[in-house]
Amino acid sequence: MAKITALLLDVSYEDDSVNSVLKIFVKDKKESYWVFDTNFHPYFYAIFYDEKEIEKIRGMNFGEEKFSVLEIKETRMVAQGKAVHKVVFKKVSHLVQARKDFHDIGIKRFEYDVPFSKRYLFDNALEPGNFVEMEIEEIKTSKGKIYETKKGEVRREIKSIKKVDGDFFENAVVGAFDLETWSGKKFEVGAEPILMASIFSDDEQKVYSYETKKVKGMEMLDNERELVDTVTKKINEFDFIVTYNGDNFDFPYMKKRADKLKTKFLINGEEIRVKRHGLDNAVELEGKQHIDAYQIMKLLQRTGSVNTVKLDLESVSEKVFGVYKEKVFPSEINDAWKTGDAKKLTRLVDYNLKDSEVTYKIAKDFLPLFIEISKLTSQTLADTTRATTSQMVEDLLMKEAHLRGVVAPNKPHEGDVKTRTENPIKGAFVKEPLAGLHEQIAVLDFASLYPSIIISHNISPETLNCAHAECKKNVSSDGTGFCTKEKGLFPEIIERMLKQRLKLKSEYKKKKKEKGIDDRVLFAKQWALKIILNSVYGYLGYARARWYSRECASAVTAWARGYIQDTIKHAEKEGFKVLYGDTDSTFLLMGKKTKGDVEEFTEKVNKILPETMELEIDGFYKRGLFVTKREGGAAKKRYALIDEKGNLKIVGFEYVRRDWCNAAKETQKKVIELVLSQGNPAEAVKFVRKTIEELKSGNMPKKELAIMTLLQREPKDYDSIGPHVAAAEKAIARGKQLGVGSMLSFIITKWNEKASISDKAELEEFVEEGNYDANYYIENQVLPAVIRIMQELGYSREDLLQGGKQTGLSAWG
DNA sequence: TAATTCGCTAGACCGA
DNA sequence: TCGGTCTAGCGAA
Repeated sequence: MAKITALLLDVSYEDDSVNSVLKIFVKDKKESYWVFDTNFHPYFYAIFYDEKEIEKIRGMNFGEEKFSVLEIKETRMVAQGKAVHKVVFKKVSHLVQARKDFHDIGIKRFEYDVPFSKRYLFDNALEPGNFVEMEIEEIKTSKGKIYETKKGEVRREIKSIKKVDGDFFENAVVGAFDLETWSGKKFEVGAEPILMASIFSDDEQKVYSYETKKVKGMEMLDNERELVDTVTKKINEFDFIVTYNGDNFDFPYMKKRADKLKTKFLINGEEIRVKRHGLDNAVELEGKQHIDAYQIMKLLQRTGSVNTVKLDLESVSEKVFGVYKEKVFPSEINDAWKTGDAKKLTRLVDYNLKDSEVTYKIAKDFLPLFIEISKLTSQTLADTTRATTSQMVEDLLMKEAHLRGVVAPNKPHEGDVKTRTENPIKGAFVKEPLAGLHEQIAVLDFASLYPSIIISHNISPETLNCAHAECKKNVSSDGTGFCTKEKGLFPEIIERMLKQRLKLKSEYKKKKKEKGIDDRVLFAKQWALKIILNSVYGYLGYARARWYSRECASAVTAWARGYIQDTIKHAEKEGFKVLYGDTDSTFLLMGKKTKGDVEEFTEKVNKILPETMELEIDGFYKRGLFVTKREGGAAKKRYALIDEKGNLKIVGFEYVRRDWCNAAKETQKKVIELVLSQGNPAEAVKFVRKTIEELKSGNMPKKELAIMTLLQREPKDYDSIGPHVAAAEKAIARGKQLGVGSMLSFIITKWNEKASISDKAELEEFVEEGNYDANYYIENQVLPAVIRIMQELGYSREDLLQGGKQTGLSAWG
């Protein structure tokens, strides 16, 4: 028996003639390999009526195979307050059949839909991305033995396994690849040849092509088939194969081309596995981790960690790494390769390599984050990088619940999902601001408001409405009580995570300050916690969640509304005027008060607050601007602030929205800047006039006029045909391929004065420079973006259109 | 196979 | 033709 410590990379199972056998993929200092655990079997939990019923089930035969359960065992686990039995099967397929039959008989089942491999990770609290320590026995298999390996004669079997901490990247090879293909009239995966391919790792950066001119940086191969074979060979050297949209493009493309060219695209000797993953695909590989950096970017976009209009590699390179990257369009790719023009080809080679490089960089930069999430949730890196935030929270809860002997609630039926969705939970409180220009503003906010409320009030589905008399004081304003005697699952997990995050954050800061070390792993650890902590409240109110709890989610927001409103009242009592507040923030007008007064006030509030809750000072601002809505009243969720150093913070305004053109956004920013930093509205008017003149002249470049909108559904599914839908329809009629998820960039052209805006909308790529409706851009873009700001300063629409301030018209201003 | 609610604005749509 | 209502999108927290 050998003791082995190795990096845990993947989990799967295979069926032999008798059993589903679990296997894990690990990498040690020398090699990577599968290890089998023959002692672990698929199971679910069930509540039986009595011993007789158990006996009956033991004697039953299920399905066409007439199989019986492997065993039924008592457990320490509890579901809905009742003890459950573990019903164990030999094969996953047996479990799948039996769970239906149990339902038909009327036996309550739990965790019957947890995949076998996930089950293994939860039960053993293993952490992919971390290490495992195993006792291994090498079993020589021979014909006739029940467990037979596929290829070798020796199989490593696990006798014991546990998680141990280790340093991840030490021995894993990460490499990216990227393809450039010929563009035909219509796009279809694998229909046209691959023209060029690049690979990028620490050790090797290469670009391959064939049948064109050889230029610098390119390795010339004989034909496409050799290119496919070469790329296949190269990527087989990596442990982590990184792509950008390889789930839907590069991998399926390689496979199709390999088939066509009568060669093989095999990873570790096996075909790639394309799995359905929601609306798109996920590509799994044998004994390799496929990291699709595009999925990583999508997730970062969803969690608000990055914010780019498009998620192509050019935008990512610029926004995330601050490096400009040139785009080479499909038609240019065709042209460069076909003509063999050295200059064009060199540009293409560079582009192809940069694609791989940026892809590789995304993986290198963000893998530490996903490794930490993998550890927290006990999921493989491949799954984590493709997970939604609700899945992460649920995986974490299932893992933690199992450790505590708690069985997870079942997923809701569609009917319940519908009811839940139709009854939304009352959310946050937003105070109507005071419109106008304000001086000396202090912004306060609660640190991790929702998580801290969950902890402070012990909000959890199991602590709901207990019978204790002494818990009666812990009742939310919407009438739900929570036990104060026994800590709930949610508060316990969240408190541990919150404390851990604070610790990591201060460790990270200390290391940076004292040693000048930017410890990315420490940073990733706290970041992973932040992402999950921020998602817990949303999960409680998410209709498909196992632990959905209307009462809990509703209590969280009820308390939150209470805390923010109390803070506002308290501030007013202390002599502050409260300018604005949203969910967890309070804007104070300092008037004659000092920063010290604000600090004192904050401390006072913190003394009253529960221990885990904290009101913090976000910052002090020299000036701030709030505007009046079109229909009257001050607008919430839109404001601009400037601090002592002159840093501008623009929130909610058109400037931060992608569905407004640049000309309008930049004009608005300039106006805000002039008003806030220089107090110079006259100069702002001049600037607006200048923009209007440029628009009138017809010389405004079209990139300043493009409006970005996401096509959220198929064009035929819209009830109301807005400009972006109209533009999309026209483009589709011209042969452009667009669909759900396409980012549209359109322009309102000059065409016919009477035509509707939609009639005049065209995708940017089909519009000539200078073809734009100046009147639309003045009246519907630039003016609306600046008018409400200027109105707060006493300027009218006419002042902006005619220049300067019209005397007499608003002499009161 | 999808974290939540609150809020603003534009432009189409529709009936008087 | 007008004005109210509805659809749609995106951002704040």
